[in-house]
Amino acid sequence: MNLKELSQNLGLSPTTVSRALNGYPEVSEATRQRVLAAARQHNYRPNTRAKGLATGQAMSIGHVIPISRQDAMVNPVFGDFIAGAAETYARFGYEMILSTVADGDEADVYRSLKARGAVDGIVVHEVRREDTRLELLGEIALPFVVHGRSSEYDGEYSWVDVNNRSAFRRATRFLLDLGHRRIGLVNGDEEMDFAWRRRRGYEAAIMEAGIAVDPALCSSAQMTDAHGYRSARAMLGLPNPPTAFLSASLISALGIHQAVQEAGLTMGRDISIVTHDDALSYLQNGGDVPIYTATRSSVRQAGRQAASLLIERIANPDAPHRQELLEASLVVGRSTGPAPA
Amino acid sequence: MNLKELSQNLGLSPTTVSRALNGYPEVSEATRQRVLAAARQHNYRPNTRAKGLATGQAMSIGHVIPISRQDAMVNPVFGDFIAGAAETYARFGYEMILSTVADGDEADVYRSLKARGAVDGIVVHEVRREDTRLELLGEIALPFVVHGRSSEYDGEYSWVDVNNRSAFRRATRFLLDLGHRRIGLVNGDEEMDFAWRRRRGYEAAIMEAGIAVDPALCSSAQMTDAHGYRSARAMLGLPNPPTAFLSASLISALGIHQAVQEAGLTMGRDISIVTHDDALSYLQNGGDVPIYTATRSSVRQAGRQAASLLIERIANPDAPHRQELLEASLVVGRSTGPAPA
DNA sequence: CGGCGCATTGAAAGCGCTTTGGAAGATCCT
DNA sequence: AGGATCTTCCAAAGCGCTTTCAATGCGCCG
Repeated sequence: MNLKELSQNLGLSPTTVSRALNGYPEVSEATRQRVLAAARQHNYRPNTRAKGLATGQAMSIGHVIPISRQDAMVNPVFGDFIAGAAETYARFGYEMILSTVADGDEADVYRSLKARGAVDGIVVHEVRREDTRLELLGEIALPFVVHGRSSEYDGEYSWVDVNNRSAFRRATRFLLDLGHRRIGLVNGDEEMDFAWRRRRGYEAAIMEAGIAVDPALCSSAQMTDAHGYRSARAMLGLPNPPTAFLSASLISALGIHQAVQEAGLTMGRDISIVTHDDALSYLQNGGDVPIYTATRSSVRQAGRQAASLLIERIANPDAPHRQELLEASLVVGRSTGPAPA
Repeated sequence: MNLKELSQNLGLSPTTVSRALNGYPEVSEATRQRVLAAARQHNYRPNTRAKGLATGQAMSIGHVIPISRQDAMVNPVFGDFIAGAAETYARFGYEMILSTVADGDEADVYRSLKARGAVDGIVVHEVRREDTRLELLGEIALPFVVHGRSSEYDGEYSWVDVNNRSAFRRATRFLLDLGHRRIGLVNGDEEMDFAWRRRRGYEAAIMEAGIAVDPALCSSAQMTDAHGYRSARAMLGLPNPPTAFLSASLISALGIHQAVQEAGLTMGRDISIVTHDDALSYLQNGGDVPIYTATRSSVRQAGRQAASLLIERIANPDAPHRQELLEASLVVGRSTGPAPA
């Protein structure tokens, strides 16, 4: 069933039917009702491509997710972020278009999406401290919103981010207040902006406490359980091992925990762990009393807000850019306690 | 830059340019080269919507992912499956369209995608033992491929699935061969087809060994670490506790491990664990020697194959349906050992 | 040399929608 | 009553592409 058929069915012109369906005022209420009823009855929906062609809007938004070349890793955070964004798109009638790309090849994908008019805008994922993508997107005039920030880029742009620095500063301070003096940082890849900010938060708190930052206590790599395990094991093997760990994700925390136990230590007594928790739906960090003390921020919520921001931006490309900084909460679980004497 | 402009630029008609770009034989090689060069130079790409409208093909494929209503859970497997599918789509020029839907509301989404011509086909995720979606998709004549199978549906359809039954049967047998007689099953939600098949595999092996299946040793729910933890704890508290666990995912295995350790037991010595491992990129189950003994099957590979199958099906809707059954491998890690005497 | 076949190009219609620019009839005002 | 003004509808153009059908020019054969 297409518009023409529907209108013939009703004895009206396509013009009138189109207007009735799209809420234009120059249709009498009576015919509008008649049209709406018929549309419902025949399950008529305007053809996406035809509508897009006529209006010049794709009504869809691209998510280009980088897959690192070496280890073909998909960010675990991705599923929940997407789920949040999808909620918003559904409300506003947008479609989500997903494509993956080996990192480095983003430029082609962006250009192609733009040139083909496949999307109205783009969400930029996994942004690095230095990231050429933002400038590129500016050049090709494709509206975008960034999940995260790019410190080294100084153009104006819209983003949604967690206050990573303050979260890790607070978390570090929390451990310091418990008497810990040697705190291991198991961070994400510090080329990534969020990880870098977390590092700065950690260092700030350490230095404010008058302690020197020990490079042997800082490790950074992609956030897997394996990296957590290896880093923690190495640090626990030091002559002067840490009494606490700060972890960049629940997944690395699992690895750290593993190493802690293998060393015959008990989490929450001999060793404290604070982790960042992205509130992923399938890794729940316990129930009422969380297993891990954690800085928590919902990545799904970030997805929702990024999508809203972008939709707004597309509707109003000349409005000033907007930024949303989400504060993480610090929830206390069973993985932390006073530093052993 | 659109076709018209490009053709004027070249002093040719849009017809010829279109033909040159799409590889039709009735253009001279000289002009074809000229056209291709100009297209590259101006970064011309045909407008997706216009092309789709003209050809009647959307060149895009829908992934409708159900989000359970109660706990808003996104399947952790999802990211890697999608990544695999996206690889294939990229090769064939398809776009991936993602939408989420509260379970139960799938019908609307499918109908809408079909009526609007937004997609050429659909991948069905998280299929249940009884699942009305397959029949529905048949009715509305939307080509689809299922990731998994639906036992209670007896129409013909195309699917890609892991041989869950045989995988779990082998895993159970492996534990039996090690002398274990009481084996706890921490399964996924058994409304889901894959979990049900795993259960049948487990039961088959148990019964083949002449042992009765003990319902107290079988637990089933969504695969979270919390569920793993709770189930294992409960079973370990039984008067006659299991000496081994079979887990439906690495994530539940983490919870089981947790409970095992809290009970003062050592994995691989006092208690054996075998888990299914979907080979997710961010949960690597160790390096050369896996931490967990596991039945392993790459969900990313499944994504690739599902996508291929669907593309083929779209090109050739009347060909007989195809099925692909992936065999899981059983890799031995450090989590299993002979049953304690 | 006229006509045929082949190679190459174009004009124009059509995909399903929106939207501009009327037009017809109803309503209102003087 | 008769023009002005709404109200309500429609014809037709246009979005950027593909594809059918036709046209042109060329070499070649008898």
